[in-house]
Amino acid sequence: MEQEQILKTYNLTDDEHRLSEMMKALGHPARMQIIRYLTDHPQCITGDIVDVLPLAQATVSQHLKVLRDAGLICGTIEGTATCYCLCSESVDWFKAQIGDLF
Amino acid sequence: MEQEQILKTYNLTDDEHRLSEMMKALGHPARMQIIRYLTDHPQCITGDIVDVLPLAQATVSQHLKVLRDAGLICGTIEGTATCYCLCSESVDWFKAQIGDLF
DNA sequence: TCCTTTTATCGTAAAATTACGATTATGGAA
DNA sequence: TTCCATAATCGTAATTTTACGATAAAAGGA
Repeated sequence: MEQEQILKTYNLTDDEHRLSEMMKALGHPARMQIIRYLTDHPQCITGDIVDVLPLAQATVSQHLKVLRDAGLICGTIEGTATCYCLCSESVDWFKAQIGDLF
Repeated sequence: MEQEQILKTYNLTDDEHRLSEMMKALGHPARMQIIRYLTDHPQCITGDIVDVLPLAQATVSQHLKVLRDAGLICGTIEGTATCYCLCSESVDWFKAQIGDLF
């Protein structure tokens, strides 16, 4: 479903929709584990995360994409590897929105 | 997938799993709208929520169940209606966990 | 009792997500 | 250049979620 369609159908603000997308991204155990790993290991490459998760490389890559699309993490290409870290700006925004919501 | 299996497979703590379940519940625009409505209207019945959402009664009831199962809301039967409200205890726990996670 | 109101649940079709192997693309080393 | 390492993407099967109409259940009024 298109974002514009969701906003119209469900009568959400842009912020509420973005927040919901972040929640959805965090609402899977594998992605929760990735986030926890990144908080514990501020700089790491895809391979490190693949080693920790009980999933195939392709699946982990797919989960990383979901987290990237939600804006929660960002990956910078370093040679042949990709270095991932939490996007602190988004995390701060997320926390602020939670405070507003409830 | 069973909860026990998820904990084992993904190597999450009970708290992390519960948090992930709450995130998942909030990760749908309809349920986000329900939560927002409940914060704006602390006491209301199912029918009020059905009137606000662009979804069939059965679908709304299903979404309410997801939020109930996640512990985010609770419904008390009042005669022939059900009165819903946010579970402030769970909301507080949720906010605290977010603070811990990041 | 019988009807109405209210809401949950059932059954099910359609859509989305998840997981994996295979493939592709890119950068660096030999 | 050729090979290897790293990681993203493709194609696809299996599972889960979402949405709805129909049905059930329970309380209250006529």
